[in-house]
Amino acid sequence: MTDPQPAHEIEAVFRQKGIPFTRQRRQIWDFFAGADRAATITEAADALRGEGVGQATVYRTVQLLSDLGLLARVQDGRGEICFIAPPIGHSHPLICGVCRRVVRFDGDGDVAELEARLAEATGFAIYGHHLEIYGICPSCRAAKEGDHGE
Amino acid sequence: MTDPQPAHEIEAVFRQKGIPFTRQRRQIWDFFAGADRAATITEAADALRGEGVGQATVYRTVQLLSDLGLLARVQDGRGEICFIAPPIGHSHPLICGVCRRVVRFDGDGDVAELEARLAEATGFAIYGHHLEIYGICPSCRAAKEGDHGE
DNA sequence: ACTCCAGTTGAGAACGGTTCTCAACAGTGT
DNA sequence: ACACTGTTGAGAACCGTTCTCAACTGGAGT
Repeated sequence: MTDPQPAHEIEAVFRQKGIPFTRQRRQIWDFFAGADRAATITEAADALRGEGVGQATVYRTVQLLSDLGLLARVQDGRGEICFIAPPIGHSHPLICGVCRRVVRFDGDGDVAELEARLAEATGFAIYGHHLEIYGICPSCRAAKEGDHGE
Repeated sequence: MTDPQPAHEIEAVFRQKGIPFTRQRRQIWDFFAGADRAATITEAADALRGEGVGQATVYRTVQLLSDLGLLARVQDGRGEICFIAPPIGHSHPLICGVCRRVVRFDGDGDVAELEARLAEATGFAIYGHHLEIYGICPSCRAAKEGDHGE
């Protein structure tokens, strides 16, 4: 539905802010953008270790990308912290609890109404929300049935 | 709106499953149930250290309470992992980003419709969701204005 | 009451993910 | 070529979490 931003668009975001878009940052971005599943920082560091990217750099860059709003933090089925790209345009993730594949959707219309009701009822000044939906994707469902028909 | 379960109701849940409800478990439950804000495990361990509860026990008990569905894990405004009680009856938290005060609400009606649409559109078998809303509570808003009128 | 026993607890060690330190390096402008 | 600013990588340090194991607790049976 929403495809990852190609690296050159991300580069534009960096340039616009005067932040260097280095080789390592590109590699880290490509790792997350190229995966269609949520990935942990550890997985990124492991994958990029052989390609001359240190783990400190992976941590720093993931932090940086998150701050820029180019990477979103989510939890997988077991509560592990993962990251996905791109969250641009404020969509929400539907995450497969088995393979961590992510489908993004726009659910803001539904939440906005709820938020308005809550703001009125509680007096809170609402500034954000976090919505994730968990399911099992079609291919994992198929695999599961073929496996042991649970 | 929803008040914390008194300890004797929690004890009933434990007894029903044949799990001992020890002094330490009661103290840890009381800590979270007595707070109207989300609290971290570290905070609980610090608070209970002087009362003869070891930190390993705090970790184990929070895990246990979470498994029993008596404690819910949320994130505060800075992404820190906190816990709140009680999530019973599947409500969602509205969290103050400043003081971490939590107001619970039932937003399942809104999410259920969205989930149905998603299930149809994607073929996922949806089994759960995670919804948190962030705001600033009335008293923190007041304090902020009195402070420096930002 | 006494004993037995399974489960729980606490202190401290161990572990592992994250952050910090600092010297080497890369990129940009002069 | 040079200086300057910010980035990088290796490894140490840090700190939250889990593990280990001996002591303890509470309940069941005698």
